[in-house]
Amino acid sequence: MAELSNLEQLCLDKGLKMTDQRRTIARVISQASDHPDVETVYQRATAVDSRISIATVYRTLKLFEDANILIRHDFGEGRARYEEHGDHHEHLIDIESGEVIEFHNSEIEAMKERIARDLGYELIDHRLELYGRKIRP
Amino acid sequence: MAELSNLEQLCLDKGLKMTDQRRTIARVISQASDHPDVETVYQRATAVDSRISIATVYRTLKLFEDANILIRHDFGEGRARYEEHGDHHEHLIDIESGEVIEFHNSEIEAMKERIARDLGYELIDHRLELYGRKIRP
DNA sequence: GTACATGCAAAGGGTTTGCAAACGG
DNA sequence: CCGTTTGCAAACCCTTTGCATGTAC
Repeated sequence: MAELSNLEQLCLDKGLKMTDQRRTIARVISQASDHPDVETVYQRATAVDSRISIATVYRTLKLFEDANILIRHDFGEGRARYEEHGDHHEHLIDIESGEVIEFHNSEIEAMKERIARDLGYELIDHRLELYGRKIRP
Repeated sequence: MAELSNLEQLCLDKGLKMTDQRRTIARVISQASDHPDVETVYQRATAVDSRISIATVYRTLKLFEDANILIRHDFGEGRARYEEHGDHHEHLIDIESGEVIEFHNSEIEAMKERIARDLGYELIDHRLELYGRKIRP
C-alpha cells in the first residue's frame, strides 16, 4: 500500500536513519496542506502511531529543517509552524482565521535582492508576511 | 534640567498615569537608537533607577505598544525588541552582528498593498525583514 | 554490535500573572 | 482616598536536554 512520501524519499537520499517515528512524521508533513505547528504535527502523528513523543517531534522537525527538507515559520504566534520545502513563496496570514495563503511575486523578490545589495549586504534570508482581513463583497 | 522626552509627552497626551518607572522606561526608549530587547531596556532603566522590576518593564512596554507609542519586533531571536513608533520603515538584520539597518522602499510598500487586495484581503499589517551578511570589498 | 534515536521528565528561556503593598491624580 | 501600578515569586508556554532504554544499519 503506502508508497514513499516525497519527504521519506528525501530522507533516504540524505542518508538519514529511518525510524518508524520519522517515517510517520514525514508522512504527516507531506500530507499537510496547511502550515501545522508542532503540537498539531504531534497530534496527527500520534493518531497514526501512539509511540511518538512530543520530544521526538521537536527533534525530528529540527532534523528535517537542518536537512533542508522542511521550512520552519514563525508567524509571531509564539510557536513555530512547518511546511515542506517546495517552491519559494510568501505568506498572507488571515488575522481572523489564522488561515495562511501562499503567493509569489517575482518583482518583490528582485527588489529585496537589490535593496540588500544597495545597503552593502549579501541577502542570506528574508521574511515577508502580510497580515490581512478578508474583504467581504 | 530634564525636559520631557517625546515618549513622555505622548504618554501624557494619552492620559496614562505617569509613574517614575514609566518615565524612566520612556526615556530609555526615547534615547535608544538601536532596537533594544526587554532585558536591555531593563538594564538601562535600572541603571537610572534601581527600583524597577523586569515585570514592570514587560508591563510598561506592552502598555506603550497598545497605546501605539512603541512598536514591538520579533526578529526570530526568541525575544522581542522595541523601538519608538516613528516613520514606517523596514529592517535589514546583520546575521553576524545582530545590527539592525532601517530602510524604506515605497515601491515595495505599494506592492504589498496591491498583492493583498488582489488576494481579496485588506492589508492590516505586514512584516518584511531582510537577513544579510556584510559584503567586504 | 554500536552509534544513533527515543521516551520520559526535568530544565530552560522568555513572558505573564496573583497578590499584597505602594502610589498617582 | 480609591483605583492603578508595582515588586516579588510563582506560573506559563514553547522548546530543549540528560539519561537510561531501544533500535537501525
